[in-house]
Amino acid sequence: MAAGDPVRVRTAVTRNDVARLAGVSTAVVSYVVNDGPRPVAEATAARVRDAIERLGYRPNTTARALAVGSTTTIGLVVPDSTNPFFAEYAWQIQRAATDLGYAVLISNTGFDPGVEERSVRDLCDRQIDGLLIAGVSGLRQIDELSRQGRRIPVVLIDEASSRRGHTTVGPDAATGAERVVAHLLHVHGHASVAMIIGDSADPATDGRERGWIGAHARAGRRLGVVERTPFSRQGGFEAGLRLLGRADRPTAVFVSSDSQAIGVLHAARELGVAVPDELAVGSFDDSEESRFCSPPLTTARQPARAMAEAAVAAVVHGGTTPEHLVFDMPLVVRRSCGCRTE
Amino acid sequence: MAAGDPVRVRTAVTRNDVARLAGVSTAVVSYVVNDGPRPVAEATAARVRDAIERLGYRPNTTARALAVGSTTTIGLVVPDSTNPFFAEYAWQIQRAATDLGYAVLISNTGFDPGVEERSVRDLCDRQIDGLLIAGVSGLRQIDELSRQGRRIPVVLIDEASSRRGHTTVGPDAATGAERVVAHLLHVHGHASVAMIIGDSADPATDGRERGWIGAHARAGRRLGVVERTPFSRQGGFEAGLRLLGRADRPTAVFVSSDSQAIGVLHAARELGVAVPDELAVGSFDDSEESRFCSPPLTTARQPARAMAEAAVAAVVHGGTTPEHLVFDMPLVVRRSCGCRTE
DNA sequence: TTGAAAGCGGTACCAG
DNA sequence: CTGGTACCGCTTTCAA
Repeated sequence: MAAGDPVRVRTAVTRNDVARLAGVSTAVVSYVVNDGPRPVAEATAARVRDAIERLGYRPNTTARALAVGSTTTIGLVVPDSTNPFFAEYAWQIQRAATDLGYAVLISNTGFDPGVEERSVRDLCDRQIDGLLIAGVSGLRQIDELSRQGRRIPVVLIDEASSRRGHTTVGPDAATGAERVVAHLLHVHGHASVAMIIGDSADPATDGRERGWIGAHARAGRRLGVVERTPFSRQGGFEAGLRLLGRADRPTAVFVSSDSQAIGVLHAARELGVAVPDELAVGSFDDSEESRFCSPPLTTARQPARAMAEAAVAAVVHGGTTPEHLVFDMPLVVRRSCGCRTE
Repeated sequence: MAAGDPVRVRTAVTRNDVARLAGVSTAVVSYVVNDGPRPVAEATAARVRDAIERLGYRPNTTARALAVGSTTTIGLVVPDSTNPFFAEYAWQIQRAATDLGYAVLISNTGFDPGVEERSVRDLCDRQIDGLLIAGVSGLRQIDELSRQGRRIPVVLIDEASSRRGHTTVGPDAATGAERVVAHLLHVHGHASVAMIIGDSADPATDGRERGWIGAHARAGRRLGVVERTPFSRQGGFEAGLRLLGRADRPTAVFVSSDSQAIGVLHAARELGVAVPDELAVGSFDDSEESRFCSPPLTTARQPARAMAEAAVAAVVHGGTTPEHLVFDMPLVVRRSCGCRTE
């Protein structure tokens, strides 16, 4: 290496190189790359394009982000992307975001509020343009974080009801739950149905619980027992064991998520109780897993794709006024309830 | 608002504000924030910290990235994060990355090479510090993309064997597969075992296929039939239907992933074929789903966490020489093979 | 120990 | 239509 050589060994080609090669100013390069904001003579533009091509120039997104104040990146924080429903939801979100030119930074909290807060802080520091968060625990702090500096829009996904001051998207969980419980009650004639629900669900706001109660009320039945357990297969398994170990073992149960229901099915199998004959089960989510388990689950369907698209759109057009975007949950009947369909 | 007020309505607080309030230069603010590269008198540092506190100052990661040339972000591209194994792998990767101060940008290709290339290009444009990619199809283009400008390290994850010039991490798939096939052959006495494998797997390099072949060879048995099908529950289901529809229906099958095995189990159920009595199944992955399905799967375990940590470490210390990091796959025996364990 | 200032790679306003 | 140039917010060298 000659004495006078610059230290920089091998750096990316920048708009300076392009400008030099094309014999124009850097401004012009910018104009042609972004097709604006000023017009460029066709001949000049062609020269620039040619230079870009020859040099293999790629604009530096980081630099652009700094200049324009937008990273075209959104943050996604979920409790557990391993849960089949969240896995699908996250996938649809990533997809929708990509379609709009956004990348997504994903973060798992594992249901830990401390982790949640750290994640959000980190994401905000990274100048994301918007935040999608599922199963918020520390909404207050998150608001604070997202508001310092350039206020970044946050939309609460997987939210059963509206939260003041926030745009939220979620299924009409109450109706969905009510549908499956009513199905168990009325078409299969159970006297009442038990419920297994996530221990992180807030009874006051959780639509599933309200729907379960509503179905019983409307039918004039006494509520079944309820078991609270983590939102996981293992959680469902343990709750299932408890439920099936009771003296007054229920004949039907509504489980608040597919992943828990999978656990319940497993518990029933271990204990030798037949589903649906001895225990009918209704579930919530309609993740792909619910179609393939044994027996396939009768469940209320969360339209993940539509919700994902709505959530991404809402956060990207971040100015919009707070609103609650609700999605209907169709009942999908399979065999875990006792039906012979499918 | 007074007439001379700046237009800028409400912008984030920057190190300028901090510097002003603390009565120091911006350089000093930087020194105390980063604890270097120059020392700062304790008294001064205290003033700065105080100003930071009062102003609620948070450094702008984008600006920092531009200045230092590192985004502390890595890219992760996978075919399908909805597949339970990838879901877990991705989760572990995100976790490991977070521990090292990195964020992860995730992208799904859906097994589409075009999407893969676009994703990688986008990620590189975003100046990621490293790329983790599973199931590469267009390695050549990816190399090219990752090398223009500042060469970003790419490590191939979920790779069964080493790829020239690349550091790769993956399980010892051949041994893992061989273990499950041998188990079926020897402890359960099947004459031979069929195989269901992903249609995107390359027979030449895919360890699972080699292991399956090896087990038969070592036992002096004739190979069973093979079905190729997509890496998904649905794919497994369809292959299962085909396999079980054959005149010479196999008595045992090795399936190349848990998600496909779940599909096979479903197919068997639909056809009234008892597992494991009429069809023994061995699988590959040991994702959580395999513990909860019916019957629970005997499978070769991919140590997702260890692989994730190794992959992240490798990509972060991106200078290291290419190497293949192999992880042993223990056999986990459950009931789908015919064992009574667990 | 501290500060001034030159970048990092783009954007976009203001003049010409 | 095009060029010069002042930022965007932070890092880091160099001089004081």
